[in-house]
Amino acid sequence: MIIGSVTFYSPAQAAEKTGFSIDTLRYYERIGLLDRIDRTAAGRRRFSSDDVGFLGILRCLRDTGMPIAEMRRYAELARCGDETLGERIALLEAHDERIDRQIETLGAQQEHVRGKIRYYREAAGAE
Amino acid sequence: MIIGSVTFYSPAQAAEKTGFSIDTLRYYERIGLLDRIDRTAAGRRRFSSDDVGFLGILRCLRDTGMPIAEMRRYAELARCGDETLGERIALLEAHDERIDRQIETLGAQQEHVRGKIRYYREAAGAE
DNA sequence: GCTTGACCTGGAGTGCGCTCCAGATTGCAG
DNA sequence: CTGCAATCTGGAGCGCACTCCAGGTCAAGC
Repeated sequence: MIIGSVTFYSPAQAAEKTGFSIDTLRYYERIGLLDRIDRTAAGRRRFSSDDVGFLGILRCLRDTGMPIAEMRRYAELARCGDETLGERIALLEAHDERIDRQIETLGAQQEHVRGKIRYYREAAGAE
Repeated sequence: MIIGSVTFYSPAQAAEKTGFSIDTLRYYERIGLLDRIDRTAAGRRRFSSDDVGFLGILRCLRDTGMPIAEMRRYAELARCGDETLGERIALLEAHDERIDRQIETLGAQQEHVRGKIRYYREAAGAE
C-alpha cells in the first residue's frame, strides 16, 4: 500500500516481511514491544517501513536469544531519542558478547556430540 | 559413596556433577528420560557412574537445543542395546547438522547486531 | 533419644512466548 | 448487492521444561 511517497504494509505483509506471525505482531504491540502501530480510518494496522525495519532488529535479537523483557527495554530506549544512544550501544554490546558465548558453547558441545558419533561408529564397526 | 569398587552418587552429588537440579533429575526419571535409577534399601536414589555419564550426554544435547521428546527417543534407543547403534548415529548426526545451522544463524545475526552497533557509534560520534 | 537435614512421593504451580478463539467489522471481487 | 477474506478486540489456552510444595521417611551427629 503506497500513500504519497510512503509505503505501508498490511499485517499480513508485515508478517511476511518479518517472519513474525500476525498474532505475534499484535502481541508485540500489546506488550509495548512495538509502539502503537498506525491505523487506517477503519482501525486496521498500517505498518510503516520504519516499523518493518525495527521488526527486523527484533527478529535478529529474538533469533539470538534475547528475552522479550530486554527487547522491551531496547524498544523503550529507541523511543526515547538520541540521548539513549550510549545505553543502546551498551545493551547491544552486552548481547553481542552473549552471542559469542553461545557460539562458543555450541561449538564445544558439538565436539562432544561428534566424539560420541565417532565412538558409536567404532562400536558399530567392531561389532 | 563407594560400595565394593563401584562409585555411587547421591542426588545432590549427581546434581553437582551434571549441572541439573535435583528436581530436574527426578523429573527426567519420571518422564522416562532416565531409566529407573537404583535405590538404597530406604528408597533413596543412587546414581551410578554410568548414570552420571549418560546425564553428561543429556546435558550436552540439552545445551544444544534438543527438545526433550527427542532426547527421550535417544534414551530409549540407548536402552535397547547394540542393534540401535545405527539409529543413534543417525539421530546424533541430524542433531550435529542442526547445531551447524544454529551456529551459522547466530553468526549471521551477530553481524547484524554489530552493524547496528557501528551505526549507533557513528550516530553518537556525529552528534 | 532427638534434632536436623537430605531425601521421598504425587501433584500443583510457574514463566515464557506465543497461539487460538468468539464475535464483530470492513474491503474488495464478481 | 453479495459473499468472502482479512482484520479487529479482549481474553483464554497452550506447550515446554521445569520448579515448588505438603506431608512423610530416614540417617547421623550430639
